[in-house]
Amino acid sequence: MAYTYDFPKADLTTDAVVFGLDLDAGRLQVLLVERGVDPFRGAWALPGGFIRQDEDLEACVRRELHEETGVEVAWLEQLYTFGAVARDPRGRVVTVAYWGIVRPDQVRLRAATDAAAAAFHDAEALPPLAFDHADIVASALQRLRGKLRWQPVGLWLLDEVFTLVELERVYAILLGQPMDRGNFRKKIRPQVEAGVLVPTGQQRKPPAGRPAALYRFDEAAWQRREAEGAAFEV
Amino acid sequence: MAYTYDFPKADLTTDAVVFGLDLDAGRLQVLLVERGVDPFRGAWALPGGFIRQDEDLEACVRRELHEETGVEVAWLEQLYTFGAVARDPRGRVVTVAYWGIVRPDQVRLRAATDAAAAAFHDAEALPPLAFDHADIVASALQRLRGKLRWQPVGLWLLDEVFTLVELERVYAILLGQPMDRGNFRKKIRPQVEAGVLVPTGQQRKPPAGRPAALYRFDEAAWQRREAEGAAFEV
DNA sequence: CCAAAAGTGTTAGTATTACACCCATGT
DNA sequence: ACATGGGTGTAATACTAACACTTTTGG
Repeated sequence: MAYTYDFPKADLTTDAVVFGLDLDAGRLQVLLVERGVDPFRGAWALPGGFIRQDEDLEACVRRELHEETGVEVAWLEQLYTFGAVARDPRGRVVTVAYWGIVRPDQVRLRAATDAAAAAFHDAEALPPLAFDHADIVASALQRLRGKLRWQPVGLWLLDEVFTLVELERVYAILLGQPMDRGNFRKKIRPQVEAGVLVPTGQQRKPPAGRPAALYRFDEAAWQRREAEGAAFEV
Repeated sequence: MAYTYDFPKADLTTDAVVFGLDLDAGRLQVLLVERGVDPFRGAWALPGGFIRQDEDLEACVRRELHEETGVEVAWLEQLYTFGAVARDPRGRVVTVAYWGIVRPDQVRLRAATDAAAAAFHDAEALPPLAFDHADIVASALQRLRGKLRWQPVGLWLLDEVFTLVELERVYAILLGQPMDRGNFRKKIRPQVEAGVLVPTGQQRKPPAGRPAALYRFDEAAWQRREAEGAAFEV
């Protein structure tokens, strides 16, 4: 073992900030677990845990997330690495934080391993969090807002087919402010022309009023456009 | 030690991508060290090394940077954490990458510890790099370009006092394209009005032509504006 | 025919771009 | 006087925001 070093090491964990977007209630939430072990037993925290030697960072966060909450999320992005010396009372623990977003009504929560419970909490009214997890959530919120205007975040939250008004509602909730219908469509139009948003020809009937045209998201077309430097602006 | 875990751990390093902006040559460079130890002995790599138990991530990267190159950089930002399982032949090593930018003519290179040499290399023509450091550099370049338009990156590269034409030249090099003088000043004007760029009343005489007004950067004023959500657009 | 919800158009204000012009200095 | 580099102004164009209007459905 010519390359081995021998001095006290820092430990490495991953944590996940999983936002939940409740389309009906129009609220943004955060997935938390109630800790079943010390330290911070009984407090709410982000799902996460120690990395194994043979797994990638993202694999680790997905495993921990699934173990502690039962949730699997389609899209996860690395957020930031938090490594303040005193952030964990167990000793020197550095954590790589990831964030993602899901529809709470499309996942089944199931607490397990060292989590006593798992639940979505309103992002505007979070309970006190363990470790420096409040900082991590704040950082994730900032990233979410920034990402929204360039990446098709809203589309990852909708069903296979959706209407433009539904898409608009998603953005209104995520940005925390109502949008102008006409202007929203103007921004979206280039995406339709580029084939990123594809009209299916089908319609969906609302409780009252004119039926809405259904669209689907052509992810491959988006990948191509993104490679060319195009953005998904709203 | 109730909270101690005992399984094979991942090791943690930090690496620094320090860009050098040569104002005279108009080139962007990257600070590299020639490795003096295995693995990759003799290859060029980013300065960096293992974290100690009692130091923050940023403290670590600054220490390693100073030890291996003699360079101290005013501003460093976390870039991304690279953790692919096989990225290091020594075993499981995860690295937290930082990036920063300096003027090569304002630092004194001095290779030491496990680096055989330290030098700036042209960003467009880097030698083959150790580990996954080529990926890290590519990622840093992307971040630099993205950051430019919102943060006063250009100002961190100038002397205490500077002219607006000098500032414009910095941006032209960083963005890789010439700028329109008039339009650049129009973008800058709000920063002058907000007190972020302060005219000193002094002038600097060029080799020929009209003397240029000197400005200084009021970092505190910028912090205030930034907190209010303002950007430093160019 | 009316209410509700989807979808379109029009206009005023603002920001961006390209380019021409003026100013201060050394030779 | 003129070359050199610093500094300002303007007109055309593109983008944005606000709001009014039209279309399609169910009762």
